[in-house]
Amino acid sequence: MKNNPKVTRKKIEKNCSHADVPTQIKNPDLVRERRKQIVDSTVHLFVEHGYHKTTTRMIAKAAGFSIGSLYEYVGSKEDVLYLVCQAIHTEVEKAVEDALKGAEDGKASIAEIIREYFLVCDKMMDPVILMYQVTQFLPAKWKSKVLENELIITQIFIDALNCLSGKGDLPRMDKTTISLVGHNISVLGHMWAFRRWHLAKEFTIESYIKYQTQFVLGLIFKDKGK
Amino acid sequence: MKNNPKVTRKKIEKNCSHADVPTQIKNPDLVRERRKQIVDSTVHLFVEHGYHKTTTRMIAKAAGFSIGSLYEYVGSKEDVLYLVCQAIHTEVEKAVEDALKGAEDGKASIAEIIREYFLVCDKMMDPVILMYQVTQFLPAKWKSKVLENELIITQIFIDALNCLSGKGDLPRMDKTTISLVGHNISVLGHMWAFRRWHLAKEFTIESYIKYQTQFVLGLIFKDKGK
DNA sequence: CATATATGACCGAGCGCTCGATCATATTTT
DNA sequence: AAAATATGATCGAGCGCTCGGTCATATATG
Repeated sequence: MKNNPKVTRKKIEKNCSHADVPTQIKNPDLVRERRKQIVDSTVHLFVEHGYHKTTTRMIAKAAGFSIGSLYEYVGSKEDVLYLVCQAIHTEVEKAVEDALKGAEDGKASIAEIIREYFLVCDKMMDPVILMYQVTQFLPAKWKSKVLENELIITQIFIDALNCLSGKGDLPRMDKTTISLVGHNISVLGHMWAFRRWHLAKEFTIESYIKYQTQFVLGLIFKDKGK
Repeated sequence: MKNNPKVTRKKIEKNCSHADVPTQIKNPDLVRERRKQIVDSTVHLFVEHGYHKTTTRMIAKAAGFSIGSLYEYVGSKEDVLYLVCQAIHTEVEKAVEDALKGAEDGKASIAEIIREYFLVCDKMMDPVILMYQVTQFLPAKWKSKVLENELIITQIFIDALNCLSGKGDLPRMDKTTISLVGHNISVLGHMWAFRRWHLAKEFTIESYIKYQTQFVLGLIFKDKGK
C-alpha cells in the first residue's frame, strides 16, 4: 500500500455512503480504494468477533495499514460500521436485483422470486446476520437510513408482486396483502440465515425453498404432497 | 433494600438458570430475591441502552444496592446477561403456555394459536427484540442453551400443530411441513416486534394478526376479502 | 539532468478515559 | 463475638483516537 502512487481508477458509480463520511485525504480515488480495503476486511472481523470486540487496531491491521492511516480515511469506528452496513446493503440489493432481472420481465413467478432471493440469503448468510446484529450500534443519524435500506429490498418484492397480482393463476391481492407477503418473503429469507442453526437439522436450502414456496403459495390447504 | 432481613420466600419452582451462576451469599432465598431485583431493573436498562452501554454501576444502582454487593450475587456482567435472557425466556414461555392453555384442549385452532402468540409478542415487544440483540454477547457455554430455549417455544407450536393435523378442516401435514409452520409462526411473531418500525405504518396488531392468519392458512388463494 | 522544495500519505507511541472487577472496611444479623 | 452481608474507593487493562514526525513522490528551479 505504501507503493501505490498512480491510482488511476475511473470514476465509479457514486457510492452515496462515501459522501456522508469525511476524510483527511485529498485524492478521492484513493479514498475509495482504501475504504474498499477497510470494508472488505472489516466485514470478516465483524462477522467473527462482533462489532465491539473488533478493535480499530485490528481493522487497520487487516486492511493493511496503520492505525493512524485508518483515521485519515475515517473519522471514527462508527464510520467504519456505517460503511460496512452500506456496502453489505449494496451487495445484497445488487444480488437480488440481478437474480430477479431475468425473472422480472414476462415469465416471472412468485416461486422464482422466492427461489432467487432465498439463494441470495443463503449465499450471503454472514452479512445478513451481521446486519441484524450491528444496526443497533449505529449513531442515530445513520440508523434510520440503514433501516430504510432494508425496506428497499422488501419493496422490490412488493413491486414484483404488484406486477403479478391477478395474472396467471394468481388471484388479485389487495395492497395490504401484497405488502405483507413482501415483508414475509423478506423475513423468511433472513430466517434461513439466523435460524440455520436449527433449520439445518431438517432442511437444506433447496428443501427449505421448496417448503417455504409451498407455504407462501398457500399449498398447505391444497394437497399434502408434491 | 438495606432493611430486608427476613426473607421468607417459599421454595419457588426451580429456576434452572440460578444453579449455573455462582454466588458468595449463603442464603439461597436472599439470592433469589436480590437476583430478581437485578434482573427486573436490568431488563429496562438493556432495552434502553443496550448491553454494552449499560455499566455494572448502573445495574447496581437500578437494583438498589452497591457495586460491591452486585458482585456478591453475580460473578460477572455476563452472568447478569444470562440471568436476564433466562428470565425473559421463562416469562415468554409462560405467557405462551398460559395463552394456549384454554385453546389447547379440544376446540383449538391454528388461528387461535397465532392470535394468542402474536399478542404475547406484541405485549413483550421490547424483551423479544432484546433477546435478538444480546444473545450474541453470551459466553459460549450459555449461548447454545439460550438458543435452544427459542426452540422450546417453537416446539409448543409444533406440538399443537401435530394435535390438529388432519382434524377439522385442516389437512394432514407431514412432519417437515409442521415443523416449518411452527418456525414460521414463531418468527412472524417476532417480525411484528423487530419490524414494527415499518409495519406500524400499515398495520395494527389486530390487522397484522388477521392478515398473517389469512396468510398462514393459505387463504391468499381462496378469496380476496373477509 | 541534477538539485531543491512542497505535498500529502503513512506511521505508531502515547494520552485520556471508561468500565469491569476487587478488597479493605463498616454494618447488620444471629 | 462471630458470621454474613453491604459498601464504595481503588485498581488497571483495554480502548478509541491524536499528533508530531517520516518518507515517497510530484513539481519547481538552475
